[in-house]
Amino acid sequence: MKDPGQYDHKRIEQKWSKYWIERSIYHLNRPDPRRKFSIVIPPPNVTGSLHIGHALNSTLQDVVARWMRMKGRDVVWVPGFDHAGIATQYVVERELTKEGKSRIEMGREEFLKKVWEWVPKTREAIRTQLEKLGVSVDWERERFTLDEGFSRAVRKAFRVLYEKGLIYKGTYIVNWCPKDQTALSDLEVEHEEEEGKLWYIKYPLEDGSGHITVATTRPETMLGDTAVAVNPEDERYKNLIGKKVRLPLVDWLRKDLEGNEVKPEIPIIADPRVKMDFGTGAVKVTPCHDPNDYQIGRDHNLPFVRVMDERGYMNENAGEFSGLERYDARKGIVDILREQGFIEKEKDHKHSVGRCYRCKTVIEPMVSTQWFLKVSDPAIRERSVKVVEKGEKRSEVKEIYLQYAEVGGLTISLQVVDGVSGETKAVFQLEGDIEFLAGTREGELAYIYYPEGRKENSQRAKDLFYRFSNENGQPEFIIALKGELTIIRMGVPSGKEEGRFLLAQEGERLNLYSFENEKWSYLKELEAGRTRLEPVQKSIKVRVEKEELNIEKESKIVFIPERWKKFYLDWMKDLKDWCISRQIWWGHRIPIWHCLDCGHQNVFTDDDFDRVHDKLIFNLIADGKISEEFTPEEVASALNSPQFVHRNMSVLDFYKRFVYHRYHSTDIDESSLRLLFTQDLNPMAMLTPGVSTKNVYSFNPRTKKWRMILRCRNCSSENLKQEEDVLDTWFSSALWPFGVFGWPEETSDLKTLYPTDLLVTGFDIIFFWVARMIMMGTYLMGDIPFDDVYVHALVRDEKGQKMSKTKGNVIDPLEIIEKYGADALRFTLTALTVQGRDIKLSEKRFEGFKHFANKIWNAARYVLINTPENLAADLPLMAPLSAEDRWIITRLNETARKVSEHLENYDFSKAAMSIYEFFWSDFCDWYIELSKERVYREPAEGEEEPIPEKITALYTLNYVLEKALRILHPFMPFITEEIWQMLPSTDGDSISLAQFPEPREDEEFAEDRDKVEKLKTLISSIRSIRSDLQIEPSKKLKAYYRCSSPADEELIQEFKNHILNLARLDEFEKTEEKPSGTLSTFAGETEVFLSVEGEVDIDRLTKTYDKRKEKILSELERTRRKLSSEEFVRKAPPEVVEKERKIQRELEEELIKAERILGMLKEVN
RNA sequence: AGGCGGGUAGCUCAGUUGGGAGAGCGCCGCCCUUACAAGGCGGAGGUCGCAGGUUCGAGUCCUGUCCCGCCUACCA
Repeated sequence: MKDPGQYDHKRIEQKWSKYWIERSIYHLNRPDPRRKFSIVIPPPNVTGSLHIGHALNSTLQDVVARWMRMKGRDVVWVPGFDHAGIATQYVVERELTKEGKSRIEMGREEFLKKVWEWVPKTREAIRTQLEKLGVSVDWERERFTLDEGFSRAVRKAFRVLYEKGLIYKGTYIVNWCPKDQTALSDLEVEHEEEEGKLWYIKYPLEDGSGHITVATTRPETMLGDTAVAVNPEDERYKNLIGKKVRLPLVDWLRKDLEGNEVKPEIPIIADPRVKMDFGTGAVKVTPCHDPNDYQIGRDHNLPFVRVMDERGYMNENAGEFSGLERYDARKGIVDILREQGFIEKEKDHKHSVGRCYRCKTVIEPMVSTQWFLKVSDPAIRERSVKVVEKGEKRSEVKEIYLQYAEVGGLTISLQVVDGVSGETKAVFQLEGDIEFLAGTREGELAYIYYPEGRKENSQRAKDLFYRFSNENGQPEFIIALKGELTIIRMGVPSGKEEGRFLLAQEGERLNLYSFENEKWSYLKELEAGRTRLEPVQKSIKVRVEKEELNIEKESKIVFIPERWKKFYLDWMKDLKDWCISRQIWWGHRIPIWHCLDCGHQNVFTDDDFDRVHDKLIFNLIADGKISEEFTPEEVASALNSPQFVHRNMSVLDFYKRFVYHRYHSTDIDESSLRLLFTQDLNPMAMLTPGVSTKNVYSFNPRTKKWRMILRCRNCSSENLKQEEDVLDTWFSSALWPFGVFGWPEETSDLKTLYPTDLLVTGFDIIFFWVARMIMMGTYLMGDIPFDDVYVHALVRDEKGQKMSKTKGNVIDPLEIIEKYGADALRFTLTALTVQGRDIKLSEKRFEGFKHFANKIWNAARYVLINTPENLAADLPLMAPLSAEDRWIITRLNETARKVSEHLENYDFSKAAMSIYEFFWSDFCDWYIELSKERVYREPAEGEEEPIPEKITALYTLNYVLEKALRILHPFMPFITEEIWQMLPSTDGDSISLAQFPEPREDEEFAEDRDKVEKLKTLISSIRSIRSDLQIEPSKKLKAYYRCSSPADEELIQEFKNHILNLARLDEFEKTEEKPSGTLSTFAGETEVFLSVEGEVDIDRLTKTYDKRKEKILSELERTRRKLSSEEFVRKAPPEVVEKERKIQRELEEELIKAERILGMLKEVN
């Protein structure tokens, strides 16, 4: 009897979000490999705040995560953030510009310090957003792609790939952003059609015999031309091949990349790649500033002349134009060319222009020296194709754990096969005098097992169970031995006798076997339940044995929807090497140290050091967290700075927890470990000059600073310089699915949680991220990074346009949460997620689902207000369930099944709509209304409270509401948690840890379901005619019925009260003849006569029925045509013909009814 | 240029091996009935882009075609 008041999403969402985090509800320290379910979040960039696409992505993952958790899986969902190299640097730089500061003036070290100050702020903001959204991530596993562990992982990955020859440094043409002054990968360039100009320029032949005209869109690059190319087949130019032209304007000597002088006289060469039908068929060749020209230049050994610098300004090779910005140069060059008559013509030309995905600056193709990852190498590509195309089978040695528990006469043995294989097997051997064994799930009786011939214990088992469960909460197993109830968790059963039974979990099934005639024989399948052995271990002696097994594993990545598979494979087919170096500061610096003496490229990682603290200091230097020359104080400060990792974790904490926590490499000596774990790492002590520092550090007495000694592997020189470039952000993101678990350390997380089970992401980053995770995962880990990839659509605005800040059409998730609540936001996004289509979203869409939340709230209010606090104790039922109780329980059961099925297929929309429909239409619109007759019943004279029927109704209301909440919980975690916690029948830390309802055979009441559906039709047809007659609901009418079927008669008698209430009648009597002053309607075979006094709008009603009659006639026409076709009857399957006949019969009846009503109306008129 | 997705009610979209065209929102009518007007009850509304074909039967399969969106490639 409590009224929770009005629905206030802000209050409850804040409350539970805090509660879940404070109680670490979603943190699992040691997930069980048998039932683990791991997901890694696509890490949002630390550049700003989350947009609606993130909300969609996170919501879908959370729906699956919560659902899986409720299904008994050990869900670990790892959250984290991406350092987003260029993007972050861009944003921070922009901020600095506002303050009038410049990155270049600041210098690398100072600038990075700024970024490190900035990152925690945005990281915190995004974290808050995720919390508000209610995602059930494990915050204690939070990671950052630039944290301590990732830096190590990146260096390790780089080293492995480098040493295998898969990473190389080379001078090639790359996409260059003059604004950000860095190279970009092909994927980071966005192409768009733009209006431009095509200039036709005359290049005079050297011998003065005329000219050749070339067409170009970028005349400024002519300064770097080193040839003119024509197609060898081109008759127009055949005779010119081999001759030379003189480059207009250029009357100076240029220098190529090697410093050789290049004259303005350049050759006319033949190359089949030149298209004869474009422009003039002759093309100027600028090997340094065009990808195609680059190839031609290479193949023909042309000189490479660079005419622009990193900023997009013309360099010294541009002679009089040097120092000009590229577009100014273009204008200047065209003007002069025109003046001097070199321009033959100009015309408008549409062509696609590449722009930097970040700052939208036009990309300049430029020759430069970069690092590349040879993704096209078979070692990487072939497996990445195979694991998606057809999967691969591998044989692996896995560890197996056998556990035995012994208690008196009871033996339980559990065989656990390592979760990686996906195979688990649990065996329970029951010996002794067992009357029954009951298994429970979340405080509910899930199954009871009786040895044969003792089924009479059923009721006793239930009674005992309820008694027990009220006293003590949620037992896992109950075993009754010789009349004594024993709960495994609580104590030790007594008694010993013969007879053995076995409960075997086989896949999803729980099968019962008995031991007869010296062998096990199958008895029956039990309803499968989640079985935990942990509680058993606490009180019972457990023996664990480890074995090794050869297991065959199938690794296959499945894309959902399937079409993304082709999308991925097509891209993989012609893969170009990946430019992984970036000329920016924010990111993972390439772990290469160039020897300034011999030029050797040394790759170093902390593997090169044996001792933990040396590794640590090396990492700090390589990460740029301390300078190459440092003091112990600086080391101490870096070690204790939380900003480098996350909220409440310093670098040191990080090392303790992740890096050398459990599975440290064997070459770490004992004293280092002790130093690390028994006392805080003390840089002062560590760096005291002495034996331990010899050959590792050098001390400069003048500066009082230390330096770590690195030696060139080739010439032992100490004169090394670390590579300035950093790695493409996606290089580190590619390591995400194993980096987050501590790779390259062999942590227990890595062993149990990799590969992950699911990745949820948008299609826009399949190439950027998904493909690269697959490449790195299969190569470095030897196994796929995830089993399923669910690819969701992009969120667009109501017009179908991409949301962007500049267009001003963005929907801010925080605003939506504020206005409509996170539950409404989540449910909306889930309900709109259908496979293969973008989501068009307008704010209006959230409103409807907020109404749904409100509906849930009010339904719960109705239940709570009417439920006595002690309801649970009144069980078992005092009165039997009514037909409508069994109907709603059946519908609930059907809904549980549907939602599960849809979620299994990642059919988010259908899953959401199934529970929506059940809750609103079945539960609220019908069941609650039907329940009021019992719930509001006052005790009759002589009757005592509580009224048994009323209690049964309330029991059912509570039962159904509670289960419905559990089905709803993955979609709407906050409101369901709030209500669930208020229900008297629930108990537990969180609804999210309760069991997701499984369909149960003993809750299928087909007969009652059909009966109530019939009742609904009857009531609706009365309501319909009332509405047709515009009779207001408050007016109660008299009505009569005439029916030929005894079943209908029975139905009406059984539900008479409901009919009176819901159809708003004050009398409903049987009749043989049509009473005067009535109009009739039909519900199935039953005719209902409604007494209508006063004026009735006959015309209006006549029109309605005329229309209905016409509709019936047209449908009848269709069936008649079909059925009269001889071919149809002969060729169509008999059941289809039969169905069509049935339809026709029904329509004919409908027609008769309609005509009768129309006749009646005429009479009245 | 190639590929993918889509064109079904006013809007946003479902439509499962081919077998009586659906939902939500919006709209119309009646109602503040003690969970909820953020609600209840009832109702109207569609040649399933177009044209062929296969079939007894096509929103669903095939061919062609027209729009819209996206991706990849080329663009001197």
